[in-house]
Amino acid sequence: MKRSRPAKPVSVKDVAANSGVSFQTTSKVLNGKGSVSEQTRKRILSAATDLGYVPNILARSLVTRSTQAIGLVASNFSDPNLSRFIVGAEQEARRQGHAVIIASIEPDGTGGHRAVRALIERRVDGIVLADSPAEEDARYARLMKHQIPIVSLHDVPGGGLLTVGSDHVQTGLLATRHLTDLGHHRIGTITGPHRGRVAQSRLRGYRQALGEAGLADDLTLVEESDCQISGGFEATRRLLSRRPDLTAIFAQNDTMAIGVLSALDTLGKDVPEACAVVGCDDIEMAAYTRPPLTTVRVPFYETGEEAIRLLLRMIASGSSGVRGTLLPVQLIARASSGAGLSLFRPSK
Amino acid sequence: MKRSRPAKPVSVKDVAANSGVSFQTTSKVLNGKGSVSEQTRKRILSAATDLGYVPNILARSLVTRSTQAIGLVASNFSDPNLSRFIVGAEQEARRQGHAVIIASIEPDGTGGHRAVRALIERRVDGIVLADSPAEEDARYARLMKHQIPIVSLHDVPGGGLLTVGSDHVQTGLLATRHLTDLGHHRIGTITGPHRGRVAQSRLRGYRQALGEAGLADDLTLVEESDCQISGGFEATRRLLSRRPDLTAIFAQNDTMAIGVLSALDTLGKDVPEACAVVGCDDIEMAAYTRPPLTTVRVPFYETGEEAIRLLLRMIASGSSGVRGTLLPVQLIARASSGAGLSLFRPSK
DNA sequence: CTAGAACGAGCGAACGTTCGTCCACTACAC
DNA sequence: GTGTAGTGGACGAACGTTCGCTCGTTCTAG
Repeated sequence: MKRSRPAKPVSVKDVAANSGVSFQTTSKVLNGKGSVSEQTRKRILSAATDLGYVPNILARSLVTRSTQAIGLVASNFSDPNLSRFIVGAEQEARRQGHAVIIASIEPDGTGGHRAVRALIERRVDGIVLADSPAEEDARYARLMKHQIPIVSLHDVPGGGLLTVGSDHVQTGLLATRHLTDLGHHRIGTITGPHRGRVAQSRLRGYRQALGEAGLADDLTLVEESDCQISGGFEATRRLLSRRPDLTAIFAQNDTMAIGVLSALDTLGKDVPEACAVVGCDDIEMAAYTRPPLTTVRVPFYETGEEAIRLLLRMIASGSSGVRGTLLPVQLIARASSGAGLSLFRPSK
Repeated sequence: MKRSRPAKPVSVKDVAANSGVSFQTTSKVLNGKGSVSEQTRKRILSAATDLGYVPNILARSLVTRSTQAIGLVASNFSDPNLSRFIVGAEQEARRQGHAVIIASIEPDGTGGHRAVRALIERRVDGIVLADSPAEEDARYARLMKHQIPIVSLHDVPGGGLLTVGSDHVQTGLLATRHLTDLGHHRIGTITGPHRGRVAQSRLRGYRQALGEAGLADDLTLVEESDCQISGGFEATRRLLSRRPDLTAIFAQNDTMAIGVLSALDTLGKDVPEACAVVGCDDIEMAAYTRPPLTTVRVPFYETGEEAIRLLLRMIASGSSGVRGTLLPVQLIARASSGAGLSLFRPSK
């Protein structure tokens, strides 16, 4: 009745006062615990809806020592791959009744340390790390002593963190083998930054496929780039000025592959006739480039879901006995490799 | 000294015990308030770092009634435009010391109501709504009585919410006027879902430009779609089968424009010679399509920043006296309209 | 009839903070 | 010597919950 001006949100005590019971009993009813008579139950429940009661999760968390919230540190929310990962993670978290607090790092790759600390201050139950620069940041290790469950998309030095993801060696292998199977002998590749573990693994798969086909593994075939469209564009021009004889390019991610297609267009090279192109990741765009892009599907959405499942399992079990997962990848043949319209089937 | 097993996080009381003062004094030192002698100050500070003290923001929020967190409801985190908006919002929020809790809605567009409630349960200081289906959801109005500051990217019925964004009429106007300036007379358009306010405004701009140029405003020129690449693809085929005489298409967002380019390619129509294409939004991809896409730049990143600034201003001022903002848009001429390589300058 | 179970509800304590008030002391001018 | 500032720090209370214990009543079985 005598509310003060700033409309202080109604608490369980207000509900209790309105239904003539103790606030503890009210709490029990609202959580469906304890035994309460049907009559007072209804009285409390209707008082709660009348007053528009909304529980305060902060207060609850304080006593239960669980926030039902997980933190998500990501290097770049607008990267299409990471986006899919985040969507998968968020949806799985929601299904399991958890909120997601996001924390981004600086564009220059720093600040992951700060982000993790901010999340710990908010007492998240666990953290998902999708922060590639973290691979080089030793300060993460210091945070680990806080004993908070963490699942990471990348390896972190000294962390011993649980990782999720897909088999990147296999990814590079499938993409490159697809090209050797089609009879290509001079296959260049454009990688992400070499310091990244993912780039290293994909490169290893590329080399393995070359080896299987009895092809020489030549350093002039490899060009490093930055995972941006523009980076793929420029790397293609560098690569082709060094090796104009290439008949195929394996771009180690679809975003760069778009730059590759664009560069080949400006150079007057038809795809796939003059130069075949294979990408990686299978972003939505890949099916709509000109020509449509052959690529290896990496299940980022599912990886996000899996990250949350693992994390929640760690939380439930006290971080013990949970093993990381490696999700399978799959070749998607389209026109950019000259195989999309044929009866070509990837050799598993 | 006598810690129990599960490594309960160290609290301000632990720090106090380790430095021989009351925990309230410790709290003051840690927050730089009150007057404390330099000697005990140092003692407390070093005890805090020794013990690895991390403040519990939950407890703080409980008493200060402010979580320094804002909620972000988005319909689709992997949409490139929304991604940019979210990045802008997150970065601005972080700069101002606020965390961001994300909440997505169901793929079918429902659940915005549930998301907002979940955020209120977590007592966020304010909410940013980037949820287009909300425009039709009357239940949002019910939540408004909770008096939480909200800034929305879209109009919400009965909400009277503060909105941010850009001038969508102007967007449609600039894009279409660009085409009429180039001499096109038969200009089709592919819109987003008609129930959306954004689509309506852009369509109005389109019609206004046609009017300015003395062109008839024909219903057969308008095709509704779904903002997906595939939707743009199919809409183009429908549109051209009805009106094969079109010389230009204005796609009301870049994602659909990619589908338009792809469809024109399959139909054997050269862009821009046989059919010019103009998009909207200026996603990163737009500069790398074949041919590069003429579009209208919509400042989503800046809109995200502005949303947070407005929200924080509302929170600080008790929601009074804050006005929404409209950010300017800008034509980006590229090759898909046949103007990119010329000396063409957009009027205005 | 009575012992004990089962039920319904109350109550104190705790979670980790912040905030305002109060107290004890030192120091200084009168 | 007393009065008055000022300083350093203690302390109680509150924020909104959950949890476990206690206690009185009613029901049921012996």
